[in-house]
Amino acid sequence: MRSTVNIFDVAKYAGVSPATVSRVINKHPNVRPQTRQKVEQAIRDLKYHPNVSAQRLAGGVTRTIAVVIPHYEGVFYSYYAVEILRGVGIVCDALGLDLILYVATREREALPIAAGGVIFADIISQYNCLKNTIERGIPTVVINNVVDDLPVDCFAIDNRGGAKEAVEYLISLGHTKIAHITGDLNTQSAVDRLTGYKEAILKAGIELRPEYIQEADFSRVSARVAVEKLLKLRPRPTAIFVASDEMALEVVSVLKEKGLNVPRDISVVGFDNSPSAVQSPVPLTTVKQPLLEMAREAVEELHRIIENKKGRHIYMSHVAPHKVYLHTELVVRNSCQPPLV
Amino acid sequence: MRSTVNIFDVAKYAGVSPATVSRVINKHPNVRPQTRQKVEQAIRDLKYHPNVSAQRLAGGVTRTIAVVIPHYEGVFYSYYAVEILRGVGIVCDALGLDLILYVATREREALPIAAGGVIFADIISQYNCLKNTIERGIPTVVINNVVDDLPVDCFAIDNRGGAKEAVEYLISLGHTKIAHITGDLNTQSAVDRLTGYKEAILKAGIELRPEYIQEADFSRVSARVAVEKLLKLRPRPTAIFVASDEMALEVVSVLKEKGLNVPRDISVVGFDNSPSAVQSPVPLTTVKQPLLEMAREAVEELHRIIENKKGRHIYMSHVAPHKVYLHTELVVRNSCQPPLV
DNA sequence: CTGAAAGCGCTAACAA
DNA sequence: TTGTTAGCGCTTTCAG
Repeated sequence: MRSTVNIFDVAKYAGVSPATVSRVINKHPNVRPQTRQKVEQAIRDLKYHPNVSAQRLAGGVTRTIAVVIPHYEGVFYSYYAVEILRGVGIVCDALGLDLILYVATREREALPIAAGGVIFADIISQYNCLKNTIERGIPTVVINNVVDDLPVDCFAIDNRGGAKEAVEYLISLGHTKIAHITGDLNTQSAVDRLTGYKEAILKAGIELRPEYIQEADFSRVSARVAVEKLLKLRPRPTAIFVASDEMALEVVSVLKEKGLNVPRDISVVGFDNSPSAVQSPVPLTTVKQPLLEMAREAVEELHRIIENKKGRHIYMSHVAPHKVYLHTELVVRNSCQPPLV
Repeated sequence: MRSTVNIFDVAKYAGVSPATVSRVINKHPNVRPQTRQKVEQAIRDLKYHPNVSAQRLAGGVTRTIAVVIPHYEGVFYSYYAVEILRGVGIVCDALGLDLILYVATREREALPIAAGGVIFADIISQYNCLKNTIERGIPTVVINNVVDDLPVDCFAIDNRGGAKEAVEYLISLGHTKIAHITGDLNTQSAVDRLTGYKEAILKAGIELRPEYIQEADFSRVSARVAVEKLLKLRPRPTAIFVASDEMALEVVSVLKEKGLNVPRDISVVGFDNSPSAVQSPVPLTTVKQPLLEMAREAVEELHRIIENKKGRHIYMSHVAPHKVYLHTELVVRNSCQPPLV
């Protein structure tokens, strides 16, 4: 029945107590080097592996954090999600943490968490799950969304500021007929980018034309439809701020199909600074998000929370949760120029 | 110290024993509906969540499987890896299993496994880890690689057969000057595709010219270098079988840059049937891999092993492990035609 | 520096 | 149908 070798076996083999074996495993300082060696040898000889569940149950350390990502169609295709994953992966590696990626396939109320802490990336319809996790006292951090009504640390991109900067750049070039193709407005980021666009326009004293704002949903087809509508308008926009590079690339192709030149006839700015933005025939001016940075900060914070909790055995709920917005950066390439007179 | 509500709290609250609560949680049939309701109410009232570690430790079911993928640069960009993940995700969903994605950041000897079983996807430098997992008696399945010297079920694509079929198609069109751009030959799949190419050539009685075989590594740049070499050869190949769609697409662009038309001047066949193969200016004839199917079979098999183990409490090592090769399918599109005379 | 013993939360016989 | 009880494997005071 008991098939695997456990800590008692190792203890017996090494002629010590289980407690000592445990100390060796957990790298406690108070073990005589000689004893340590004996134990390590025993572990090797017996091919012993600590039982993670038991370790956890007994209140030991868990060098594991989980990342929850929603399983929307195409998560893994998005430059975005993948970049975050990479960032998390890199930091975990540096911190010696094991990483569990938890793909939230269906909406669920609770997570069968077996990790020391969890990062919620891109919460879409995972609100309850998040709330639940926080209530259970599991160290939690949110990435890419700011949840105001929950006591949790959040790390997000300053989408509003990034959008504003992009549009202001267009304005500085002399554009006034600036259109915007939005992302999926169910998304916080799309809404924020739209807000940034409006702010920049208004701040410059330019008239805000509703027909210059075309709603899309981050997909290429939606961008195509949007730009076609835009082209029919008079006066025709001389610049378009597009809510994602993916869509911006589609915009560029459509424009090309219609015999329009980017940037001569119409300037285009994207958002994401995705790799394809560089490879495109017209290298795209776009907004770069500090995704890796965001992931890094999130993991580090989570790690801190976990360590803290371990030390005090209370969750420091009295500390006001951070709501961090990370700044974007405008990457100027070749898709913009002053409008023709 | 004991902050979370446990099974005893629930039992007391509902006026039953912990065992009964456990039965309710695990959906055992022998519980009076009335009792069940009381317990469920208690669980809800107290916001109780079973402790996964304790469940596992006590020998209960684990409705969780892990997928181990190597963290090579760009895993998440590969259509391939993502597709497998999707397949696994879908089946897990159907089976009601929770899915843990384990990204093997660094090579490690053992996995801190907290799952009922594990799927190794695309073992690259994870051999020891795999071996170790098997030795520990953890239900294991390998996907996309066939490991002959380990007693483990393997599900892989018939790369050799797929490549052979692709080249035979080219031959049937009348080509004899057929080149091949290989993938990363550290990879089993690339080697197998090369083998398939050679077999088809030889079987047709065509001379095998070493210079027609250019080694690349699945990256676009390597493909570019490879075609350029190929184009300098005399007689110039009239068809190229490329080991991946990604590379094939690059080949098409290079050819176009050189003023050559695909398929008129040179026919091109890819491998993967990735989405970009369709979207490309010249829709690519390619080899479709049953990735979802592969994932499905693997998960189902793993599930079977887990259930079996649970029932008998012995690992059925006497059953010869399956080594399954799944058949590919040639998808004919517009990148090939008979050679010009 | 090391050992003995008391749990961590849950499940699974075995009784009742 | 339900309760009692003995672990699962490990960590961690507390003694020594």
